[in-house]
Amino acid sequence: MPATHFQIGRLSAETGVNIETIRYYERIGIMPPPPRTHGGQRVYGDDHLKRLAFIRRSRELGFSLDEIRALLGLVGGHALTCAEVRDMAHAHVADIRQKVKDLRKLERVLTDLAARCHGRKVPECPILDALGAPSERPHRARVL
Amino acid sequence: MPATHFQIGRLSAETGVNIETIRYYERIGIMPPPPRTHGGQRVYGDDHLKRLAFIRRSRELGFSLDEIRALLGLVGGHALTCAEVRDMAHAHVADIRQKVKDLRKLERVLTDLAARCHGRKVPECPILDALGAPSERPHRARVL
DNA sequence: ATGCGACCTGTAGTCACTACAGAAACAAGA
DNA sequence: TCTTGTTTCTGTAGTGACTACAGGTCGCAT
Repeated sequence: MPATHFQIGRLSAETGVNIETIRYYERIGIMPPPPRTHGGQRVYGDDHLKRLAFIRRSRELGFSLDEIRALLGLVGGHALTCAEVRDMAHAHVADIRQKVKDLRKLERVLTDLAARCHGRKVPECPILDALGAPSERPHRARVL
Repeated sequence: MPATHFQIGRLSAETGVNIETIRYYERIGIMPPPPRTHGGQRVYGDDHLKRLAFIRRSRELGFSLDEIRALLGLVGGHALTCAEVRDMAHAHVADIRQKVKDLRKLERVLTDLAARCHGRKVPECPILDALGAPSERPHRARVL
C-alpha cells in the first residue's frame, strides 16, 4: 500500500504526468487545489492520484480537457449519465476512424512519391514535382 | 488562362487557404511579400498561386511549416537534394504508421468499452470504471 | 550554517492558425 | 459627387494542451 501523502514529484512519477502539467491542470480547474504544507508545498493523497490517472487515461483515449471536465461532472454540477458517456465514446470512435482513413491515404501517397524518387543529384525530384513545383515548371499530374 | 494579377481574396478562393492564413504565411516568411497597389492592397501573380498551392498540399501531407521552409529552400539558402526530400517523406511515413497503429488500438478499446455500456440510469458505467473511476471504488482492470 | 534538490509563482513560448476591432480602399449605383 | 457595400488593411489577442524558464523558497542532511 502506497503512502497517502506525497508531493507533486511523487504524483508526477506515479502517473507519468509532467509536474508542470499537474499545476496547469490545477490552474484550469480539472484538478482540485490540494492542501499545502506550512511552507506552501502541495500535499496529495490517493484521491488526487486516482483522479489524475483518470485524466491521463482519458487524454490517451483522445478526449479533450473539456470532455474530461464533462466526464468528471464539473460542468453544470451534474454527473453524466452512462448513456451520455457512451455517446461521447461513440463520437470519438467515429473521429478516430476518419483520422485513420485520412492517414492511410496520406501514407499511400507519400510512399508512392518516395518510391519514385531515386535520390539523384538535385533538380528533377518527383516529390517536389508532385507537390506542385515550388518555383519552376508547370505541374500537370495531381496525386490524391 | 486565369488572370495574372489578383488580390488576396481570389488567391484564397483558388487555393482554399484562408485569407488570414495567407497573411500569416507572409508574416512568418514562407510566402514572399507581394507588390502592392497604390492604396496598399496586395497583388499576387501565378508564382504566388503555385507557391501557396505547394504549401497547402505539403501541409495536407503532414509536413510542418518548418519542413516546408526546408522544401522551399528557405533555410541556409541552399535547396534540398532529392535524396533529402525523399528522406523527409520516409520519416513522415514512419510517423504516420505509428499514428495509425495507436489510433486503431484506441478505437478497439473505445468500441469495447461502449459495447459493454448499456446506457443505464447513472452510476455503474463501465466506461468511467475503465477510465479509473473518478472518485469512488478501487480500479483493478487496466485496458490498453 | 550551508549546500542541495525539490518545490513555488508567474510569465512567456510552442504550433498553426483563427478571430476580432477599427480603419482604409475600391467598385457600383443613385 | 455621394453613398453604400464589399474587400482589404494592420495589429493584437485567443485557441488547446501543454512546456520552458527565471528567480525565489522549502526542507532536509551534513
